[in-house]
Amino acid sequence: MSMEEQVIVRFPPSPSGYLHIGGARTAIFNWLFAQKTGGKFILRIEDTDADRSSEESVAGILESLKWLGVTWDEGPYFQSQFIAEHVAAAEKLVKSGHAYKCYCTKEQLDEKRREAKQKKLSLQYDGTCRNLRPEEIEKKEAAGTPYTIRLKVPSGDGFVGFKDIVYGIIEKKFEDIEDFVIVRSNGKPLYILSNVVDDIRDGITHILRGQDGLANTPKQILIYKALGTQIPKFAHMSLTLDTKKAKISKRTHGELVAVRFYREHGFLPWAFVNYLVLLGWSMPDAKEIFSKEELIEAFSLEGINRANAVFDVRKDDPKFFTDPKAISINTHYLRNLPIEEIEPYIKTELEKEGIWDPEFQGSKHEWFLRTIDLIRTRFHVTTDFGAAGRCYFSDDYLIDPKPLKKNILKHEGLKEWFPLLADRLEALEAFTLEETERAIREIAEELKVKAGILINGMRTAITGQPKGPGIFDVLIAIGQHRVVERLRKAVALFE
RNA sequence: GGUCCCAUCGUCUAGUGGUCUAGGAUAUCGGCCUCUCACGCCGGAGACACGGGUUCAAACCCCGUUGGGACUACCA
Repeated sequence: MSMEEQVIVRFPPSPSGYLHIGGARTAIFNWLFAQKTGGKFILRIEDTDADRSSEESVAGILESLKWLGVTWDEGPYFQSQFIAEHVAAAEKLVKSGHAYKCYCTKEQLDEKRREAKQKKLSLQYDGTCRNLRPEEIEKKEAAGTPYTIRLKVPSGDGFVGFKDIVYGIIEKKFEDIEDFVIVRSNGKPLYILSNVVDDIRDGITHILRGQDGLANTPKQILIYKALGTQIPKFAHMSLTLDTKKAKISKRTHGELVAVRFYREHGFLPWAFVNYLVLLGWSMPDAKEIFSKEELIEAFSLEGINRANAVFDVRKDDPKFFTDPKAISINTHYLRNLPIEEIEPYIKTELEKEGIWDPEFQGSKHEWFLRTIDLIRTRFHVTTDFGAAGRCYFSDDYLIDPKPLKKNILKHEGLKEWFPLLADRLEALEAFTLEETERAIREIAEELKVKAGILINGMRTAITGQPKGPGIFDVLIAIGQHRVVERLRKAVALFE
């Protein structure tokens, strides 16, 4: 592959907050495309809006990208360092006659727009300064009148057109595009210009971005043409909407759409990437779970859907804290990945809970892995290991009041039976699945109670939970000594 | 207001004129399993927005309507 043919893509977030799922999705698609084609992925921070940009935000975005496993080959570059270049490009356009200075003030423009709106006329700039006579310009210049720079959109019946890889042929008539501002009266360039100039400098070959950029593309193409440079290929992707069909945004959705929210709530990074990729992209064969290698292999721009996708997060849903499909994919990975791969995430979780024991990776390592394997089949997120799974890793666990009432307090007899169970289990020489089961069923028969009563009572006492793995597995996992201890302590629950 | 984009089960989607009484995933409901809860297995319900064309034949092509979205700033 020659240099000219190498794919170069970029992800240009503006650092005005955390990375949200829409941005993450765009980054992932760009990254995948670069991986797939052996191309280059550039990260560029568009920080020219100083008021809204912050270093914390940059750090947060990088952190989220790293967590997702989205790696970049170049950058991060900072747009603010190239402002002079952007302005120079605009000046070049003025010299070449592709742009002109506009001396209209903001107030004048607002007034014109207001009137036009009232008369239901076009809100476009009327081109006053485009048609200024040389002597008028001289006068304004001599007076030092502040000016903006506007691109001179070709006049006439023509149109700008391009073939979007996802949306197909898009055409826009010149008359529908106004002479838009590319440099402010304070000398600062506008995004639409900076973005193009940066893309030219970075040699971007494919612009893969959200569909919200679609309507601005004809304007940008006009800039490329005026600058006389090659026009990159465009591929716009569908947007991510909320359940009310509105574009998701930090403002209205807050933490719920932040990548870090999913990190904090126990998502495995790759599971989250896998879910995000499925929002607006698919394979004809309906495959949905992909390893990283498989996804890179399978990915193609042709699989991108044109219709917007809804991120099905149901706020206040007691059962799902986010899109059920996202959870189900995470669950899938949590249950099926080799334990060693999820081990680090569980360690992090237990450390967060303050119940990490270094021996889990030392003398208790075997046990640790086995226990994870035992309990993970009914967990959905890694935080479950520190919550419902807490009783396996720490003796300091809570007894859920509901099962306490239903499985323990309701059966007065357990007050006597717990110590008995403790004694008999303590006496077992082989604390195995078979032996514990035999012992417990024996006691049930002696006592003439249903084994289920004993079992559920024990489960609640030993794990604090109303549910969990088979009780005998639980006993083995927690261990003879701790089981006996917990059963004896359970008598106090009746007080 | 103007310009543009979009439209298949609740949600994510397959589908590019006949093989669609529309497939998968997830969610949901029922059953089996069972010490609980999951898993697993089996089964159920659930969609082509509407109206016109074109065609022997339309979810697929065209037009319109409706609905949704984006863009439209001296924000990025």
